[in-house]
Amino acid sequence: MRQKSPAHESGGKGPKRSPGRPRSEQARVAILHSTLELLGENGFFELTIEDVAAHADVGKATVYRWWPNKAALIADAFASSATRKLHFPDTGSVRTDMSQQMRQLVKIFRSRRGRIVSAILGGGQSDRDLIAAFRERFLRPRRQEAYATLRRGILRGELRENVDLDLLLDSLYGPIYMRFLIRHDKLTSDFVDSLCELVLSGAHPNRKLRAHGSN
Amino acid sequence: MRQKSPAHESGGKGPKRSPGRPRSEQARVAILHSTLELLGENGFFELTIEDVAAHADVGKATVYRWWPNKAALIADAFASSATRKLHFPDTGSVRTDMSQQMRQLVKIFRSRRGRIVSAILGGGQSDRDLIAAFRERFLRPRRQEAYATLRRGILRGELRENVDLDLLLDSLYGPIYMRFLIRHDKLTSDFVDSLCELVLSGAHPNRKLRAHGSN
Amino acid sequence: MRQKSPAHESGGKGPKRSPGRPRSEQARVAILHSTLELLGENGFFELTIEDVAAHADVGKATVYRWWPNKAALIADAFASSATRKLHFPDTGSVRTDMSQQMRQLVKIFRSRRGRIVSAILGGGQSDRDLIAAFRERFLRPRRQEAYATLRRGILRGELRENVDLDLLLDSLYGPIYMRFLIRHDKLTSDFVDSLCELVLSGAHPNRKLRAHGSN
Amino acid sequence: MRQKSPAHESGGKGPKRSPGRPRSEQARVAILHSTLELLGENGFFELTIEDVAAHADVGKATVYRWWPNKAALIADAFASSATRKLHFPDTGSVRTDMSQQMRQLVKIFRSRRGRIVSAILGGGQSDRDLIAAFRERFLRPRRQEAYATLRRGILRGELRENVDLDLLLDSLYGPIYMRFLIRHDKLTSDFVDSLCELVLSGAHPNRKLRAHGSN
DNA sequence: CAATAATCGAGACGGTACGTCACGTCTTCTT
DNA sequence: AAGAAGACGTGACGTACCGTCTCGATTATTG
Repeated sequence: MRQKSPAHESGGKGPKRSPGRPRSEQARVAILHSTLELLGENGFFELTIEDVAAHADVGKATVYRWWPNKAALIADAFASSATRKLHFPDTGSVRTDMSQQMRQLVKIFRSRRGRIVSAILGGGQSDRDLIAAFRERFLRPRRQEAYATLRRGILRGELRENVDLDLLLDSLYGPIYMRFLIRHDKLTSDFVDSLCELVLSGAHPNRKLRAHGSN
Repeated sequence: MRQKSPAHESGGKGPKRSPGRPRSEQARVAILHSTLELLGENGFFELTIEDVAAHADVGKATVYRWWPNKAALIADAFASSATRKLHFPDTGSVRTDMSQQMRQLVKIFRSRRGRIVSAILGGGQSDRDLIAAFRERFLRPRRQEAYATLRRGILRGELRENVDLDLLLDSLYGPIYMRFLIRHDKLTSDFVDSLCELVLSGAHPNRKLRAHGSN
Repeated sequence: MRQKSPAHESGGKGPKRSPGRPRSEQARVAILHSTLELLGENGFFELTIEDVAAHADVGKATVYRWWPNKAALIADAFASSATRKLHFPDTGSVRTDMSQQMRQLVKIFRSRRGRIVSAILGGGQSDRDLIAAFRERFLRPRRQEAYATLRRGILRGELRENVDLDLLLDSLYGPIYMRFLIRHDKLTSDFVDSLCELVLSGAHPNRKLRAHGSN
Repeated sequence: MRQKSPAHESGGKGPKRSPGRPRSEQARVAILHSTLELLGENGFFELTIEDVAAHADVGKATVYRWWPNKAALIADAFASSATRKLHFPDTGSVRTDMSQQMRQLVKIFRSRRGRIVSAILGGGQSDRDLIAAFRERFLRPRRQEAYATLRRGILRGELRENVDLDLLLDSLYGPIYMRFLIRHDKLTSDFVDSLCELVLSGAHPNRKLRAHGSN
């Protein structure tokens, strides 16, 4: 922040602009960036609105004017941050499609952005709005793509027809989230591959559905 | 708290008691219990040391005398709380052994104690000591038993000999933790059963290890 | 406190107001009054900043924002309190001028405000800023007037020309402060009169300066 | 403290010793000395019982067993400290007798012990027992001697017969205490001499008692 | 072009919890 | 019975942020 705004986009038709000074886009962006930056340095609780405002060179009230609380701010900041590189390829093999995307996810989890995700998931344990924002803005969009990828696998005969897609996806991603959050073991690309191998082979059509307890 | 202690355990030999008034066992227990109780009502951040002390009828300084921070207190309180009912049975079937224990875990996660676990895992995202305490005092002991259970399965020919036990366990528990923490889907006993079915079938000996990319 | 401030003094030219919410005059005054009130009830050490803030219906931080410590607060409160009725008359007689002012001082010392003075002088023994504040804001201004009064007496021939004004003033006021602080004897108007009589007669011109040791 | 007591005087007759371990003289002395030492470093409020006990290598409870509060401890410590060199000479001249003793007092006030006196007088402003202890154990004994000195002066015709001794003493010592406590001016031997000169000349028989306002 | 209106920064406000310190009391073992 | 050691409940300390509230200044639309 801290500079004269030459903005003045005023793009033609506009849906009825209200009078008064318009919201400063610079402030909005600076706040969201500062939030992400500070969140990457520390965790959820260490992040203070006071720091965000100071770091963004913005009045504290400007933050509160647009975001009701810390969780909403973080959720917004996270959502606004570009999350490229997480699309699913279509290589003709479910296993390859999934493992490539999962490798990218792991790469993100291990990067600076991972700290932000962990802050959101951590803070979300005591703020249901925050965890909801994570689900809606991060998890669900990717789930939709994942469904499509898996359905392609079913059509190709790589997966059982009656497989529970949600179960399958949680079996694939759950171990990653677990290792990411509990940090009890390494979160590597090899782990991702082995994980895909193990879980997807469990969903392979060859394998007949075994009755409970029998073999 | 708040009562005269007739304690005087003085159990025989004793390893050379240090001078001075001994630490109050009543205070210790009252603090840990209050911590768990208050943690069950709210989350990590809502828990204040001030409340814990007041609820335990104890001086704030007594809390700080023995625990350096909130995380250490919570970790201790959690560790001290009885975690019964999480032992692995030995029914002769890996799938049954695992699914029974996992059902118990899910039951705990869905109970009052679940709030405490979520507070620990949530708070642990910004306090490495807290998450470490969870690993050491909760996760690891159960992992040891789980290894034994899985090894019995290997010996019985229910699992591949070369299966990666850590991968297998994370594949079984990861989805549970994920649903518990992200709350995007139901965490039921049926889910546990399907999960076991899916993952353990992927580790079944009949299934030949497929070379990467092939079928 | 706790009410909307319609203040808005805005007195004309103004020396360039600094940005931000202006300091609350209500809070300032409420704090100083509470300080004096509580100081009158107890002593220096019994006075707590916490009580002052609560009594003034003000946040504790507001007190600390403007006064670095208890001593500074007390000094300010004392200085701000109107100290009327301590001016020196000009009756044509030094003795009358002095004794009238001294009687007023004694009356103050014996009043509620006396407790405050004793708190300042007592606390000042372990805080040099506090005692300095007393000197600068209370003692010195009155000394200036006293000098003038004594000089008038010199001009009128009531006092020796070469009399040491500081010595004379300390001889007049010292006994009052001593009885006030040590409380070993009564602090009455009669005492003041006798004191003036004794000391001023020692400064009378008739009395020739005696060589040391002679008579 | 902190050493094995080889004392064990057990000197025969004794007036009925009570059973149990006798009070430790070492502890008593160490506590009083530590009190004086620490009081000399800081003021009344900075002195903590905790520091005294630690410095004397003594249990805190031992202090509280024998002294009900800080003021009593300080009063005792001060009284126990040798106050030599404050006796009044008998030179045949009141002025010399007084000024010599007053010079000694000033020397004490300006020494390390002065800090202790100021701590007592300062603390005494919010503790009436402390100021009372100062009066009884320090001031009064010396006053008794002073009375004798002044009476000798009266008998010798150096002072008026009807002079108010208390007024005279306060006029002599008050200025010293005032300068000592308020520190607004130098406290020197010359000051003492001039003070004696001024005040005692006011009590000289030659000077006739002037009616109020007249000359 | 003024009036109106909503924003901006700055920063003070009343609060709450923090983590520390000393209080004066107590409980233990030792002398 | 007194000693030292040291833990206890209490309560004030001074700090850090909370979320709210004035301020003057800025930037737009509206009359």
